[in-house]
Amino acid sequence: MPLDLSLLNPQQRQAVLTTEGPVLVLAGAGSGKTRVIAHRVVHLLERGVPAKAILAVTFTNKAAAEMKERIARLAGGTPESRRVLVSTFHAFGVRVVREQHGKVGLPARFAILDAGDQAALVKRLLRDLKVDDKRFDVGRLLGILSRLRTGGAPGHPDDEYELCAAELLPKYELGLRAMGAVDFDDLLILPLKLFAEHPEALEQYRARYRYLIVDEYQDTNDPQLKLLELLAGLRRNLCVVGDDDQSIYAWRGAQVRHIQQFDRKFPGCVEIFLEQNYRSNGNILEAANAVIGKNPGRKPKRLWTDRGRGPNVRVVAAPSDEEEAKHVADEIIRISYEEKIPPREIAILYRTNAQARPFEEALRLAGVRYRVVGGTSLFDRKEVRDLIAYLKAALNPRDEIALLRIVNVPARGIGDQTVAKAQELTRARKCPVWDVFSDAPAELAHAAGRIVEFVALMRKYGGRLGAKGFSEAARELVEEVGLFEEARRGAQNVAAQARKLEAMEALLRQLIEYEKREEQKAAERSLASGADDGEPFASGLSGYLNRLALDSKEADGEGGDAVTLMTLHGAKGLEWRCVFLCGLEEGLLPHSGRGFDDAGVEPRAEGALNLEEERRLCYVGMTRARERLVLTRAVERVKRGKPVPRTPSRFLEDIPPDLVDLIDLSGPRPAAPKAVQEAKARSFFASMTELLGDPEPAGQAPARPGRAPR
DNA sequence: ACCGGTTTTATTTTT
DNA sequence: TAAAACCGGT
Repeated sequence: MPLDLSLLNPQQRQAVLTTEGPVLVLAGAGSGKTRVIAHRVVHLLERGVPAKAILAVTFTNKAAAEMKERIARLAGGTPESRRVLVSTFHAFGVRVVREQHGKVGLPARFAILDAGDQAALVKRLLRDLKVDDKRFDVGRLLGILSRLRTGGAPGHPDDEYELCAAELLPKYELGLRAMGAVDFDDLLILPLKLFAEHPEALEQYRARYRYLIVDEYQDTNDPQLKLLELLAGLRRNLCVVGDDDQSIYAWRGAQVRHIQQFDRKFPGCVEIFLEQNYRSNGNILEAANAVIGKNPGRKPKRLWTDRGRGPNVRVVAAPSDEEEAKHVADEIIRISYEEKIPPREIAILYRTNAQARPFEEALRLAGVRYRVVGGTSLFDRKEVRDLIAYLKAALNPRDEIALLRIVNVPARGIGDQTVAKAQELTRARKCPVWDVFSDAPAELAHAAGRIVEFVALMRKYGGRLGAKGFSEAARELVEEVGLFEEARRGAQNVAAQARKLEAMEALLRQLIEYEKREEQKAAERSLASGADDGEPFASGLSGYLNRLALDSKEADGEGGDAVTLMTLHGAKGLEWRCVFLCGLEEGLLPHSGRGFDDAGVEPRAEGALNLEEERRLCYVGMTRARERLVLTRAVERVKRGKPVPRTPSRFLEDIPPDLVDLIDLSGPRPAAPKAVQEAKARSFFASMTELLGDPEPAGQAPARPGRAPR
């Protein structure tokens, strides 16, 4: 059945039908841009463009998965529609690097370093340079390295960080190559290098992907733009969709000017404005417009809606962060009773992950189901990282970061002395540490015996982890090495102990599931005639690890009906009927980068307090709400143990007072309304029932909080 | 080399 | 406040 375009507005329709040449779609918040992209893809398919010729790029893997689903649904679930390539820039990079690994000097199974691994590498390089690694903030160095490598603006040339990073740069890249590993930037840089050095490879990709669509274009960085230019070639079938008002990744190299100057890069492009908002009530939209309106240099847009005004925006001042959280919890209960808004339609948004704590506590106390997205995930836990390092090291002993991380965990008598000696030999012979371990253990004095054992261990599992049954091998490895005991020993109390063990178990379970799924897919594929190249990642454990680096904390399990807690960055592209935007205080939103102890303003020389971007962040948060928006702040906030007075965010002053209901919670807290009390009592009984082992209560809000275990 | 207790230090956002 | 870094005794 043919695609029905009659439900689109004229601008949306134009964006769908203009299939040839460069197109810029400026899509305001809630203007139906995902819808437009999906329709555009399906329209292309109907015009006879083969699915394999379409590449749609999204910003996150989650967005990619949703887009795929949406396209398939819109196309009536045809197999052809599922062959459209929807991926992130980085996942696309993995695909290219994997397909062409020989030409970029990488093994077929390369590792992808995450931020922690990168930091470990830089620390090691600093030590090699005999620079005091305490004088430099490694994270900041990594930021500069990234800018240097991706061709960002040069910093001040005699800044000591710039100098240090410049000296580090070649060693860093050599280190990566020696390990057969890449970092995030490499996934963009290496394809660019490949295309520059091997024009025939570029031609191959140009011929393959004839229609390009990019979502969240305002968040692209320079290498990403270059990649698009190269792929688009003379054909220039490039459609970019985005909103300059929602550019919130400048700190990662994103350039708003890409979207603002698209017409200069692609002259003759068609420019389409989507200005009708289908998401938010009038009051919410007007308040958001008032906040964003203060930014200079925007693409002129006037978002409008034909929905009603809805209730006023609520602005709440709580005496403390704790009270702020309690109030939100109470309101959630009240709203879900009075207005029948289910938890899954409610979100609590904040600027920093650290703000989640009090909310978690208050919600747990109130018996509201919730789910924290992002933040410290399973994979940031030390014990899990150790486990992963074991897997990486056994699979690829050249991965020194992983190898050195676990060589003495749990303690097996290979201490700092021995490791330092080995690294010395490494430098002298210009060979990987692994070779020293495996070929010349005798030179490592009395630890020699231990080393031999360790090498044997790695060899024993290296093969098994690279083959079928790797999830089983992983468990055996963990048991043989004694990682469970190690975790148990390192825990302060019983609860922490249990958490550690559970985290490791969760990872092992995930491995089992991953392997099972992969086997299923392989079976299906061998049945279907066309042996497909659709798989961008390597197979087996190494594919899992690759995915992990790019994917890590995208919660894919829905985890039931729960209130969502996440950062503003995480919230982009999502929407809820009711949104609590919290911590509207100077120094927090707008965030001021460094010490905002008292007054909150201590501007730093570089990059601190990007007010325009903070404003956009606030705008993004506000426009997530469909029906109801609540902005909260605390008069006093506990920071680092001690309470600190806070001043209201300047963004609050930008909202016209007639759109606002002001609520001041200073003074004693009034008794909770009846509905709240009832709900609390209910959830208390529910949790009792649960404790006593009865089957899951049928009512809503059992008291167990849910942290999405992806 | 290892262990336990003590001190310091860090706090943005993430592919 | 909590986790990481550090120190000194075994």
